[in-house]
Amino acid sequence: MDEKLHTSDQVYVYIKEKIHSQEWEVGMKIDSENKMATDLGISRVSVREAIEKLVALNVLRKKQGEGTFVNELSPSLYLNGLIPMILMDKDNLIDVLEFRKMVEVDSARLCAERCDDDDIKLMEESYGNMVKYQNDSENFYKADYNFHMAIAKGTKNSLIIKVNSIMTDLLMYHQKEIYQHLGPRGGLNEHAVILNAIKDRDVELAVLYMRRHIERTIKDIQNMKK
Amino acid sequence: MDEKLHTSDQVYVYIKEKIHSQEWEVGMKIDSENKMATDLGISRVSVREAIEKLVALNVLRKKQGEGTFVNELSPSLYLNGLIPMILMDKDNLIDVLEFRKMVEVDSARLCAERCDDDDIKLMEESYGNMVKYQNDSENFYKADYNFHMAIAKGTKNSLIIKVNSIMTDLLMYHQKEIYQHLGPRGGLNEHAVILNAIKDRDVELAVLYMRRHIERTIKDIQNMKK
DNA sequence: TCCCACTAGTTGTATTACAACTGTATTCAT
DNA sequence: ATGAATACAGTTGTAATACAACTAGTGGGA
Repeated sequence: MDEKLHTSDQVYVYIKEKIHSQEWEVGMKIDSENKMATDLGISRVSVREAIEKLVALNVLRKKQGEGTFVNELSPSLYLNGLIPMILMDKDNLIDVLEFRKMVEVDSARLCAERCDDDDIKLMEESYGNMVKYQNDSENFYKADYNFHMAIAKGTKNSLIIKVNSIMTDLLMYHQKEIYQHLGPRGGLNEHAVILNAIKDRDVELAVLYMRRHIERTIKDIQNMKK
Repeated sequence: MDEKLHTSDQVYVYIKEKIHSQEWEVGMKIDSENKMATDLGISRVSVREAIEKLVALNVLRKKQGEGTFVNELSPSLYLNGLIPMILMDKDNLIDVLEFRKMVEVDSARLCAERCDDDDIKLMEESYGNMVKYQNDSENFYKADYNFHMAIAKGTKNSLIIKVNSIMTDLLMYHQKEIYQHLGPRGGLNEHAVILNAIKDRDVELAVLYMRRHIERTIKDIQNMKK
């Protein structure tokens, strides 16, 4: 139970507290490395290491000669640079897909309950693009992505939105592969019925169609993997 | 356009390449900071900064006096990156609770379908501790935590397990005092029926009881906030 | 008014030194 | 010979100092 906290870890917590308490708000320049070092009575090295970690996590942003700033946190930025390192074996992929199913199905439910006209407009737009780009897998994929993100947005739950986007990024590599092999196919109609159910505020149908859609996707991927 | 790469960033790429090319495999000890510094003809500071970043991203793991090692990269570890982002965002507690409900309810479903005898043993153990420590809120909370973690474990999905623990950490960070104020109370019976449903492999009942349990918890927390 | 050099402040890198810790080899007492 | 204490070499952690690289702003001169 004796958690040994190194100096740099203490600074890490220190900065995190400052940001969390909104003393240092988004976009604001934080104390200089020298100031923190003297304030906390430690060396600049330790301060730098803590900052370096937070930069890696996209919480902070540094500019040489200028200072260090608090980032706004967008999940997509968050993952950049790491994706090439992911080596997902099949087991892990299934875990991700299963988890995605949970999130997406519940997203459909909440979205049907709460989404506003703007959200529906986004979904319709994305669906329109899917129709338009049936033979352009690159743009089709983008439209598909936007469709699901619009649903996530309709849940009005910030966590769901973030998790959704992370899941998508995680699956991106495989997804591209998939579209190249499978093409748009039956996906179009599945999206249409989901969209209609949400527009009708029919929660049960939205859930049902989304479940089928994801389950079909999962099946396709699993078949492809063989 | 011309990305200006600092020395530490070059080391960052250097290490990443070594790992990606499997020259440094999972679990292996990588070169010491001094060796890399002399090899690359740069200062140890720059090497450390790169390593620090990769540690923050859970790619590397350091042990003082021993060395630096390559971590396994599973999607669940990957989600660790979510924590600082969520903590620093001005998320509202409701979003977290709602998301937790989604995850926990589906966990109950999957657990009832898949858990083995060891998982059930863990749940029974935790439940036994909850009974035992009804008047010791500290230990009661631990037992409660273990009960829910055992269910997550029973899903056999690494992502669910990780997300579950993250949710718990998040709630603790925000509302450490909640559980002390609420005390054991009615939670005992709710856990009992969930446990029995899972043991009976009654998926529908497990889902139903878990949903009620979480919804009651959320209500309690919301009432407390007033 | 515009331009340019200067300056103070900040991050980036290097160097050196030592502290804290770990695993292994060595030594010493039994 | 054996086991325990010790010493040692290697590694990460922290500190102090110095200077390089860069930025925004200042102020003076044309």
